[in-house]
Amino acid sequence: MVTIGDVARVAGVSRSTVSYALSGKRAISDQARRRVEDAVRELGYTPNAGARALATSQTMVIGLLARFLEDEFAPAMLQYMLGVSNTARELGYDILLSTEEDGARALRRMSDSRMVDGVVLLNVAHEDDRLPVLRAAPQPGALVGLPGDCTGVDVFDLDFEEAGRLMVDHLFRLGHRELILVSQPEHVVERGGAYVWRLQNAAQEAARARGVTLHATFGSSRQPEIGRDLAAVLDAHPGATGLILNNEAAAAALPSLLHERGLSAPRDLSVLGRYSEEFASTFSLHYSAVESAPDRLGRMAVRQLVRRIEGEIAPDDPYVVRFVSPELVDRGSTGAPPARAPG
Amino acid sequence: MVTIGDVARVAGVSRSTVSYALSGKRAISDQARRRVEDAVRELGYTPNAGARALATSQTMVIGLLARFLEDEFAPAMLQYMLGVSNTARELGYDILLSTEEDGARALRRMSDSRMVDGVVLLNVAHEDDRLPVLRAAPQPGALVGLPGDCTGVDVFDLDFEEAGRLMVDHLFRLGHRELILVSQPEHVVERGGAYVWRLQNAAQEAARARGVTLHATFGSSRQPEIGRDLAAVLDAHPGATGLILNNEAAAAALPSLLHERGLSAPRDLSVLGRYSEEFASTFSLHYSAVESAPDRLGRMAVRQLVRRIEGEIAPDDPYVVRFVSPELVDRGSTGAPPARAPG
DNA sequence: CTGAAAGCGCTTACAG
DNA sequence: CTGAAAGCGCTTACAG
Repeated sequence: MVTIGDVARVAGVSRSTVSYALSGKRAISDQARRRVEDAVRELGYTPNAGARALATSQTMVIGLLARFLEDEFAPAMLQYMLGVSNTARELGYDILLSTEEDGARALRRMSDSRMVDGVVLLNVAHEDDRLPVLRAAPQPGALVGLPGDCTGVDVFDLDFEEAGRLMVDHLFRLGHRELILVSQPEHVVERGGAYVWRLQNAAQEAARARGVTLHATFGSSRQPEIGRDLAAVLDAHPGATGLILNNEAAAAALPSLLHERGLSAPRDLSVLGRYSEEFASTFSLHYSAVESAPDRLGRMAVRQLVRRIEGEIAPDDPYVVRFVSPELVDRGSTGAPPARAPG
Repeated sequence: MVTIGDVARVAGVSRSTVSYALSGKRAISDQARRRVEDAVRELGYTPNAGARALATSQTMVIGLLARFLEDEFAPAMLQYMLGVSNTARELGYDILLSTEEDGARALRRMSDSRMVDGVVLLNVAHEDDRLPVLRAAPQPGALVGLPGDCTGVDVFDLDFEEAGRLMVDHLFRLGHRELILVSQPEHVVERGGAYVWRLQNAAQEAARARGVTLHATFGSSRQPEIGRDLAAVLDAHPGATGLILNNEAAAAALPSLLHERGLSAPRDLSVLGRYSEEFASTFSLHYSAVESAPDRLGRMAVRQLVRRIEGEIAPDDPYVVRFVSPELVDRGSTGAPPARAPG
């Protein structure tokens, strides 16, 4: 391979001059600069990233720890990944991706062997086994997802509590007094998927405060089970006029179910989901929804992480926990509840 | 950070002894080995990956060049990525992920700066601008997707031609004589999505050979457009009794459409898709389909790539082009065509 | 404005 | 079986 020494020889200058000409870290005569540039072009020189990393202690690589858990909707994860990856690239960083099950191990490997300057953790659980590893690591970390303990890390998440309140409130104002909330599977909650209960508890509380009945249930993340779950919960609560979905699979399965039953939204049932624009458009979901903003969250996490990496944040600057406010995208699937059948 | 020198000092041996004790590349006395192991544990030593890469010219990293193109179904790409990533890890490699638009540039950067030992290209086009870069690179590359020119690379893909024949044949044997094929958008074909025309041409030919009428059309990759496309093509060919879908969005949109029209498969229409098991289960698609095997293709590509990287393949061993035979997963959505309406 | 040299943390012939 | 030393390809004080 062509090295900085080759460039120096061809340009007739020293290796340090080549280095400085390229980095611009000290003044260089026009003549030297031109000869270096020519030599670089002629030889097709690109610095060896490993050697540079060794010399500077900077890898210009960010570790991305994705977690694909059973009972969660994989395509949703992709949107977060893309937000992280694209933003990192814009800021000059590459992405080292881990999708392995044992995220703590992957993180330890990346961190201990100094492969990355910082890491982004996706799909963070309430008690996340990657967090102790991250806190002990010399590299900074940014999370997408709110853990129970946020010390030592920057945290970004959708404000799921506000989302829960917003959804109940929206339907309440339209006149609904009996609602159903279908969340992710209970299994997700048990292993620490805090966003599930954050939304659910807030929704419950808002409902109570307004005198609204809210039937909160868990649904499967799989087809066709979730279709049956939805059917069962609708049957169980015939008086419910509004349906809130914090479960992508449920949203994807709902159109078929409504068709089967000859129901349409919002005529017979008002429907409100929580998913991304991208998801809606890919799966033809014309339900109004709280935007989960995966790309934006990924972007925020990377931006903050890079600020930490590059020392733009003073060491004693506090860590942040930043919530994205839920936005309700109106696609026309909510309206006044149907008039009660006479009698 | 703790270096090999720290370990050597604590263990009371030389740095080379530590290195050899860890790599096992030369015999070590039991005593020395034990002291090294103790010191490693005590200090929590992990070799610096960059330094090791510089010394060995091996990064133990594989570049993964994903391409998310407009009009293609993003979640499908994720399955390939997971196949690649998980297999790489099993074989001891990490993944450097690129999702940027300019794949050729990303590849050049990874390759020139020696960040990777080899690369996997996903979603390869007939004329793929990443290929010239790859051929000029010192690292080997494996492709998922068949390009027009396969020289210098290992290629893995589903046998889309066989898939096209298989699907037509399957429906022909059930008695169908008029079929519809809905492919990806024409736009995908125009920019080199060879799998679209490979399947379509083979299907056309098989249909001709059997005296079957095949209406080949392109459909949108987006909702709700694809729903309208499907409706239009069904209206245009009322005599068609079989529907072949080489378009994930179409498959996802079909259930609603059939419900709307009061049709069911296979009673009124036999349906045959081309997508993965994972896709089918995530989106509740109970249509029989040719399995696109993304995880398997990703796995095959990485395995071959690692063989090349590690020199298990002799330099003069020819490059391979390996097709996965399509398997038809029967989910019961095909059957005999409906009896003709009398008259 | 420039060069010689040290150093980043490893691996691996070389010599014993 | 082991150690001293060279080398991988960079960057960056240091000295001029």
